[in-house]
Amino acid sequence: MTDIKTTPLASGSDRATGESGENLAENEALIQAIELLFFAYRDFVSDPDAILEADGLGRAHHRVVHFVGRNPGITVAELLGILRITKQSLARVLRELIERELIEQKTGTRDRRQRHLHLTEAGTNLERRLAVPQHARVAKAIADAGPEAADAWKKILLNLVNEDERAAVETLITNGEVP
Amino acid sequence: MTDIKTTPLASGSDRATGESGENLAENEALIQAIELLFFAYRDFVSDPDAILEADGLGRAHHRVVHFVGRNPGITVAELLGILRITKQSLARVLRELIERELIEQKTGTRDRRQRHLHLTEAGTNLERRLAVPQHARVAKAIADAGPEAADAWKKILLNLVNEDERAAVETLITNGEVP
DNA sequence: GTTTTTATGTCAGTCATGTTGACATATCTC
DNA sequence: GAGATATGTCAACATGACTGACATAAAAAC
Repeated sequence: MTDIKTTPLASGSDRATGESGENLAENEALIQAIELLFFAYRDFVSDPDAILEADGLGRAHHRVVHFVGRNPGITVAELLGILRITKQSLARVLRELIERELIEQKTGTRDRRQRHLHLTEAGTNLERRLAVPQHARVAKAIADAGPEAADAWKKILLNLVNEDERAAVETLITNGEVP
Repeated sequence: MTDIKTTPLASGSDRATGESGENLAENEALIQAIELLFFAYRDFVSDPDAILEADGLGRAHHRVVHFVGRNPGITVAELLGILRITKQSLARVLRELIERELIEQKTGTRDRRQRHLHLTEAGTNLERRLAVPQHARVAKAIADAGPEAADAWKKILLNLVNEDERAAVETLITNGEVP
């Protein structure tokens, strides 16, 4: 919120007040980028959604399966930090995944209060089934835009993340460790 | 789904089967891109969400206010096509927005069955309040990545959209018309 | 060694947003 | 006039989020 004044958009009535043509064009390009992000994300999640529905699962299960698969042994607290939901919300999803034997918990050795989460073999299969079409979509989108576009794309995405969490996100996605 | 075989990710067991180092690295970069999209989108919607909550509205209201503001006179059917929700879902959100006098309906002149949607002055104010921090975030993300990154970014986002809808999305976002 | 904090789990109730199915009304098209 | 179309509405339900309260076991602090 404090950044607002640093941008050319702070007036709050760009269209009404006389705005320079250049700012108008910039603003137009910005709106297009925002709408594109909306449409892209909508279709980005559509492939896994279709698979999940057939299994009687939801988007929430996908997120858990993804991050547990990506960070084997992750603890409940770490997962909560990534997903930014309450433990009560996570509990229901996690319980279903454990009941279906897609995820298993292992009591921590150093700290026996912790529950380290792992995908079972069935869980790994599900993770793969969900990932394949999504990977295909993103890989094709990047390839068709020219491979040099990928870095620019990722840079902007990272810049969209809250500034004070960028470093954490970066370490999380690069080495699969939870800081 | 039919695209899967055209990518290097089709095996469904990339990690288990012996995969070349290059494919592994590609796959790793892909996963990072996907996770970035998740985190970026999460924070991208967070600013408007906070404002909406104070007003007792939700993300669904934001989407309607955005697209009506962007496409004044849009019909209900066109809005349904963009949002991809059922008319019953839209009805509830729309009713609240109309009750609060943020949106008004005008009966079509050519086709009197149609309801053309417009933002009221209060609706325009809300749209502006929601847009300002979101625009600031995206503008800064793009500017900090170097302005030439913007085109690559938008290209990939468009490529993520279902192929058979890309043209429609493009016309929608470029001229604010609903095809 | 007792106290406090932490990690996790659970119960109960609520809200926002989506869904399906059925039906009503006004208006346009043939 | 008959049928198709655009919109609205009622009812029931699912998902995934939320808050608040409380329980247990284990670690950490004193």
